[in-house]
Amino acid sequence: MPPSEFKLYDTLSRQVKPIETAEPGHLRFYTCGPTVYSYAHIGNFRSFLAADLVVRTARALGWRVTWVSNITDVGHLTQDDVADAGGEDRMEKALHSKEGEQFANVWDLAEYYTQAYLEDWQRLNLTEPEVRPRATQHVREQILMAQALVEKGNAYETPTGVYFDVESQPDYGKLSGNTRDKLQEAVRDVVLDENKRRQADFALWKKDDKHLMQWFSPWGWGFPGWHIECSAMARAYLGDTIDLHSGGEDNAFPHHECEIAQSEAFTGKPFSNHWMHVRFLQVEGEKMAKRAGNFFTVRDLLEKGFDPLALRFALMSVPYGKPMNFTLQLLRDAQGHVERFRECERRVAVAGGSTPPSVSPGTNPFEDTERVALGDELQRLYEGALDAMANDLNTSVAIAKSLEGAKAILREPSLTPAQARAAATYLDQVNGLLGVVRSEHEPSGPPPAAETPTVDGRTVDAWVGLRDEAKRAKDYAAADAIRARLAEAGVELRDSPEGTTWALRPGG
RNA sequence: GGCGCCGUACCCAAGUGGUUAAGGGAAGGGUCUGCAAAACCCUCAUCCGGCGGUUCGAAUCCGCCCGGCGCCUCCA
Repeated sequence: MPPSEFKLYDTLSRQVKPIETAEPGHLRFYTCGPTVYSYAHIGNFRSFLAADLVVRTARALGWRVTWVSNITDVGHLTQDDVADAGGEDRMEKALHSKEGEQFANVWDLAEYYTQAYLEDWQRLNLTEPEVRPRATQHVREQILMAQALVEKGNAYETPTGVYFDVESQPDYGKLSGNTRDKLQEAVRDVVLDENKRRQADFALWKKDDKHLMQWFSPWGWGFPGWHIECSAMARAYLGDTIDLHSGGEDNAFPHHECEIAQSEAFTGKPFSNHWMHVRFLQVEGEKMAKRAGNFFTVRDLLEKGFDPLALRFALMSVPYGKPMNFTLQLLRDAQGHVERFRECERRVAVAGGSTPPSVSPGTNPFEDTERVALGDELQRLYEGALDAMANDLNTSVAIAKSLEGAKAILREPSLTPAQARAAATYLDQVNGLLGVVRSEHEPSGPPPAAETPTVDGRTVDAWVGLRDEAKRAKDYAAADAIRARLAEAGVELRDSPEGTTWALRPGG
């Protein structure tokens, strides 16, 4: 029996509670995507992965999911609500950095990093959202929303822009706890902008006819504020009230708080019924921050020879709601787990391929009992994994169950056709839920040669062939020399009765 | 000052009132193997940061203490 509820911690009500969809069995879900001014790092992807797991779990429960995740391809200021003079545009800053010199303008830069983001997304085997709106393609909606908020008295124009008046929304602060009165006693020293009525007021529109990305508005040339884009795009694709909204924990304030204020002022309805925030991860015990420069991108780790699915596996080994310490050791462990699933697939293929599916050799009652036992056990384990996921995305438990299933499959010296079918079903189910068995975007196996220039698959195969000949001739010295040589290149050999396979030993 | 999280074996980590405290890694032993590796099997916390309390019963609830951490307008 699949669980009937999907429980998630809700930041707004500060409790774990079932997701309630406005339309039964249909989840409308919005995830804040990245600002594409550089490569996204693994911390970003921990957040997107958590969202992907929400989608996979919901679908495993039989729900329909409409998932929207934006791409912020417009700059915004590094100090968003501080005096305009103090802000520096993130895109512009990136363009003037060393890596940015290769781009002709901010539009090219944004496009380049958008493509890189989508590549990494696929490599981590993330589900493709139904819609990926780009902020620059929805400026019109953003202007209209800002205009309406001015008309309703929730926003006002100043010489530098259009600002949302937080006093007009009495429950401003309900998500983060940074209510209006508490914000006033904030200990942070903030630059005062005399154009704003209150320091906490945030920009819906910035007037700037020198900005590298600018649009024409009722207030002249300029660009939209950061928070308004998500309000506009979420509403455009998912309606006035969405079921679930996710993002990194830093998004809770100010971004999501401001989204709530704008959207609820605009529609008069709740913006999102459920809020999910993913905790930051640390790397080797240290905080990962762009300024500190100690962050890994997805491509950094793949270049070290790690399997993309192993990275995915490692990133979900600690539930999203807890801070996680990402280590290379964790990634090495994950590599082993992914290979274990591959071994399961290989054995299923061997068992399934050698016997016609119509023939059922269930003549041995003992063997038949064993078959039923394995199928039942796998089914029980999969349901355990789904249960865990439906309980606030408990990935630690889901992973444990999935590995127990792999263990059960590998325990069988050879699979009967019926067992192979049960195993294949199990692997499909686990892959649908967790996405760690095989990628939907590229064939399984070692990373392509382009990413590991020191190892050429065909050369390795040739050496393996030579070693086999040496072994058959009982020339073990030669065989071991080849094995040693391949080991130096990071290739690990695995002999089995069916022949020799090899895998890259990552981390070099 | 505000909001929030965590302290479980050598390491990561699940567990949220009641059978023998999941799972993984490491380690030790074994099977297999020409030898290895991989795979598989076995072993590996009478105990859950400390002290009180509630309860027939707590790692799990409450209080206090000790220790670690995140966010609070660059960040997912």
